[in-house]
Amino acid sequence: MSNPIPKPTESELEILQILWQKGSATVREVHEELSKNKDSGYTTTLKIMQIMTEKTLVSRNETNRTHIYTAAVPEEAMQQTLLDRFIDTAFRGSAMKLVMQALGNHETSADELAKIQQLIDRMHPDK
Amino acid sequence: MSNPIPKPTESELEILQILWQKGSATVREVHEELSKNKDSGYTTTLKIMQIMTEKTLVSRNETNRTHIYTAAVPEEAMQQTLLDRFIDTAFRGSAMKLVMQALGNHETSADELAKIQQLIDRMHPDK
DNA sequence: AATTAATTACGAAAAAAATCGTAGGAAGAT
DNA sequence: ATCTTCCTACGATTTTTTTCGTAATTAATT
Repeated sequence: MSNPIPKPTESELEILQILWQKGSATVREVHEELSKNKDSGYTTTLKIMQIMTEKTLVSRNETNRTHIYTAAVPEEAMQQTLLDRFIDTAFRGSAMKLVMQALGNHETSADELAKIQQLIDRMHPDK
Repeated sequence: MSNPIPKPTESELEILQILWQKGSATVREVHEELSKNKDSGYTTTLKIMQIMTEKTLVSRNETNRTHIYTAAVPEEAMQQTLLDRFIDTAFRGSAMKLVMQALGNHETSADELAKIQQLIDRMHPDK
């Protein structure tokens, strides 16, 4: 079986976001990005990324002195895991409630609605 | 303005779930319920609920010795808050991605799909 | 009335997560 | 060659969250 995805903390998730977005990045790059929203020191970011390496949330290329990090888990897989847990803890297991609330309270373009429409059509048992 | 909803920790959220479900409950009742899934002591539950009182996540009736607790925040309001944050941290702000993934990976009954359909119809700009 | 059980308050310990400082080198600049 | 800058490693501190033990008090039981 595939090993279970290790649960990231809040900070770790923030870093994963950046890695997914950039594909791969150095600690410096990640830290620069993080600094836009919070302000903690460079070594803090470094430390967390080292821990993430141990947890195998990321992998890194160490051939050069400046390591290059990459997320070890695909974004979609992680999202699915987090989503499942979230539905469970925040919506008592009702994915439907969550969807309704998400749809109801966010700007949704006609285009996006069409995509959902498609998805529904594809899922619809009969009719 | 309305005061911001205080952010609950994981444990606090578990307790809120129970309170929302039961309407109101004593520490004992909450603890009994929690014990089904985890096993920590009674005073642990008590302590957390006391902290929640300070944070105004719950309120309690103290007229009797055995206090009766109630969630101070409506479930829907909290869900909205949590959902917003979750979309932000896990889905980089894309509610649509979340909805697609939630719809795609959970059993969805024709009935539920119809409800979403309705919602979409109601939202659809024109057409 | 005396004992037992249940409840709250509260401090403190334990565990988990985030933050930082410093040391040791490597790379780059002067 | 020396100095400065940048990087990693790593331990230690701080902060947050969870957990528990004990004391005081009220209610229930015998």
